[in-house]
Amino acid sequence: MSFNPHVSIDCVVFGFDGENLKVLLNERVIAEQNQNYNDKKLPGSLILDNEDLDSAASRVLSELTGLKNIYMSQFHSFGKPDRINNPRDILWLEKTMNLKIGRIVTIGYVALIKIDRKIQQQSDVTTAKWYGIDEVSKMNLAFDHNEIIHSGLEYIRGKLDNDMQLLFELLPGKFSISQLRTLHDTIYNKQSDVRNFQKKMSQIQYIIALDEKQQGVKHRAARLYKFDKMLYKKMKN
Amino acid sequence: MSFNPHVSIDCVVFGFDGENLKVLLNERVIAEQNQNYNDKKLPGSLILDNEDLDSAASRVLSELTGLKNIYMSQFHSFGKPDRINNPRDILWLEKTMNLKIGRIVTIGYVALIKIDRKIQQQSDVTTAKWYGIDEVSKMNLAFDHNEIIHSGLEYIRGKLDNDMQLLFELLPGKFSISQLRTLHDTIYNKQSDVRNFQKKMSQIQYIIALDEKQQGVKHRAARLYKFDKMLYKKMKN
DNA sequence: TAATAATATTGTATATAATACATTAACTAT
DNA sequence: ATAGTTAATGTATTATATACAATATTATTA
Repeated sequence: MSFNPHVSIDCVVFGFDGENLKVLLNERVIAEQNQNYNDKKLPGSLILDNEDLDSAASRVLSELTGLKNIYMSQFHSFGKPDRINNPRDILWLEKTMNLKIGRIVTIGYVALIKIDRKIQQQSDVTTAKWYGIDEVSKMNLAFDHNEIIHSGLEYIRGKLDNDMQLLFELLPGKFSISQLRTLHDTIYNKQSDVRNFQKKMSQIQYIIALDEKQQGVKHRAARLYKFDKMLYKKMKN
Repeated sequence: MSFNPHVSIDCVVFGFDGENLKVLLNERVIAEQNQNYNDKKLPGSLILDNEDLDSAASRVLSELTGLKNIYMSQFHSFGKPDRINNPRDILWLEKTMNLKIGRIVTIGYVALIKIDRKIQQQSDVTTAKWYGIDEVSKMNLAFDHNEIIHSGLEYIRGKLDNDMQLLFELLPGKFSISQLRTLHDTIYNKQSDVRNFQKKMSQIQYIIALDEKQQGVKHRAARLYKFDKMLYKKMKN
């Protein structure tokens, strides 16, 4: 099946390393004629002619990062007529897609994943890597990808207000309450009170205390907890 | 400028008549060959080649309903490969657009407006009209427009949680608290306590009591209120 | 003009959730 | 043993949400 050269998908995948929110970017190397660039872009590509948007998003993510079975949400479409006007973007598209490219409307998807998931090298693409969002906001990304990332983050903030579960997608299976708090405060860019946060979390039934502590830290080890997905789902109904 | 035959806009415009939530639909008449249909569709059309998505949404809404300066939000894109497979949809598109149509991805926009706004007859289109959403859910609309309306309503519900202002877009400039409550309960499909609702609303500073009452009702007339948009905006910051 | 019908308006007590605030406990490294 | 580092915890106060029913106002009708 062939590509639909008018519609693409871009995936904004967030992770959390314990300190900072990060986003997955592919490296883009252009070495042609007098052009010689090396910059970054979101994992994204054209949809196929016979492909549903959600399926396209899964496929594209899998092809460019090796990630499979990731829950993604469509959050916004971007279609400025001039969003593809930088010569290096045009050159790169024509080389990569082997197509004369006109206007492309791209559909943004977001995902939140655990940062230790394996990102696989694909045959013909440079591996995707994690970059801190602060760092990224200073880079000059391909196309309108800076704007897309910003918009994706805003979307996630809004989502979290209604759905705590999303936080847990970013944390390891076992986590301490202060990790959870750091993540929460990072995303909302504020500082919550330690005691009140702890209290609130201890009231939530689907956050389960384990009989385990952190290992290898050079101070008092924190208790670990896990998130009970099944219980969470039950309680939402 | 010419149409981009790959991407369209569909507008889901909600109104409230005091009892029911309504949505604007255009009538679609097909009288060709052996085909003879008369059904309904959302106001929607292809984007132009040089046109931003938001601008396209404004233009399309204006062309099909006469409505101008309406605040619209993009809420979701729809792109099932087979979303245009019904023969009458294909026939209608080819007649109307005068183009061979392949796959079209459509971008959904929502708006909330006061139901007494003037809907103008356009030259070559039948006038858009209001239909109750319950009624609409039993109709068989063009394309995937049933799905788009449903999705738009869900979007609005989510939005309202964070942004009360949206309710006021649907109400007349002067309204009673019980109108406001009826609207609220209609959208959320529940029944709030009269006293608690009244109390809550009277604490909100940007809901201003007027020295006016309802006219021409055959029972005790309710006090009227207005929404102070400026104050609301100030308080959000 | 008195009675009726219809909707508007209002308060209090109780439960739940949000906030402000500082000390002690546990473990590691020296 | 001591110093350094982060974890863990409780109480009082305020704000918000909920449950619940009687009276007021106006138009219509008898």
